[in-house]
Amino acid sequence: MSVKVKLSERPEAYSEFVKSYIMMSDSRVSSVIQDWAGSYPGQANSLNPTTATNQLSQMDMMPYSQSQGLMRGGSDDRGAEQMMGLSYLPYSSSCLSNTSNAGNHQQSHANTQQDFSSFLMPTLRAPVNKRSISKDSVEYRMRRERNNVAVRKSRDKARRRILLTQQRAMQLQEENQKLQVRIGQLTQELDSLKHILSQRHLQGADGGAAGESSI
Amino acid sequence: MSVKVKLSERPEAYSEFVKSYIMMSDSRVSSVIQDWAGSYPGQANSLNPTTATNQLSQMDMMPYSQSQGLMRGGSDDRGAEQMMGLSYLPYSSSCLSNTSNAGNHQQSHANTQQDFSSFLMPTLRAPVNKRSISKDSVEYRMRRERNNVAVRKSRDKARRRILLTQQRAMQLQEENQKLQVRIGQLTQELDSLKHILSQRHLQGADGGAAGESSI
DNA sequence: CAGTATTGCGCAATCG
DNA sequence: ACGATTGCGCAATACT
Repeated sequence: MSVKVKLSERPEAYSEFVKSYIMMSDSRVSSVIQDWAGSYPGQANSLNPTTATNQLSQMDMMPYSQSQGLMRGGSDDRGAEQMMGLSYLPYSSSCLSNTSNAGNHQQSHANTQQDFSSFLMPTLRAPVNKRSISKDSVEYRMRRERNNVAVRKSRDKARRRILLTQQRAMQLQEENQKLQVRIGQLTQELDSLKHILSQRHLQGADGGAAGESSI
Repeated sequence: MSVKVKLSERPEAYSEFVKSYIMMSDSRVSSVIQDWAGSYPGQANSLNPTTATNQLSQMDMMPYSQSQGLMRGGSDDRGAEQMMGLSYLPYSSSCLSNTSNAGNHQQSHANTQQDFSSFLMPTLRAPVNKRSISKDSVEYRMRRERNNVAVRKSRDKARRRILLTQQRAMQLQEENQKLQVRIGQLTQELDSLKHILSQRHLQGADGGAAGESSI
């Protein structure tokens, strides 16, 4: 469960900003309707407690997806745009956004950036106490490595999940066809019997009805 | 369908090699199944030596390095491992892998790298004609930007695809239940008719009575 | 507050 | 050469 929703207004835009010092006023507000099972409104969606729908929720699927749905300029808009042919304009190109640690020793940039952010968003959190988030610090590398591991794990999980969903879909489709066939057989058989009965009726009695109900 | 399989033996290892001047003999052949019909072959990946060694060499060495990809089993292995509780060991931690352009201007490295590769792998392709893959070159930035756009587009597409699959699965499951119900009804109806018919038979055969059993 | 899990993003290697 | 994919690490953020 746990409908994840990013509350921040512009998720990555922030970092981009800090990095490039460029403020792009993209008011892209995406809305991914991946919800299928309902609406993942703000967040505390207590509505349809999935109970009814959980027949499927079982799988796993949902926890993911939607999260981003909020206003992440990302996917949706672009999706729509693509549909229309516009799509995927470079974000703001220009600067490199990775911030990453190319070599290892160019904290100059990193620090600058750091300072900048601290200057820009003091309210959100005091980046100060974060003693030198300097790259190359052991602490930093530790965290990064742990996160990398987590990321790989998470992605692997996601891949498996997707795979399972696909397999399930195929399986269901297969089963579906079988059921359809079965229904065809039953219907045919039923028609035969009805026909026979009606014959008997005509022969034996006269106004008998093979009465049955449903469908 | 289309099980995508990377043919090259050492996907990123190559670049790694060139960058770090370290030859690691991982004969790993990654393969990614991109669609539900796929299977993760996993494959011959060498043991996991080196791990301990270069694990730390990372920090200080040259900017570009990274050699994480070493014995990275691949999704599968990790999956299995996770199942068993091992899972997701840091690749080899080692150096930062991004190689990315942290700042913007470090062609020195890039060039070195370039020369080296040209020296090492002349057979594969003459990296020569690739006039200075220098970062910050307009050409480079152009390509990067185009790729970034392509990546976003591709990922968006993937997201939608996944979403559709999920929806389809749910839809199928729903339909499935309906079909099951229908089959139940038909079966029941059929049984009734059969029963009635059998009665008629008996009646018609021995004693001919009009009576019939309800339903 | 710390640690893990997710997710968007850009990079680089490949694929087609 | 060019777009499409995919694994990977980074950073922001969600969740515990």
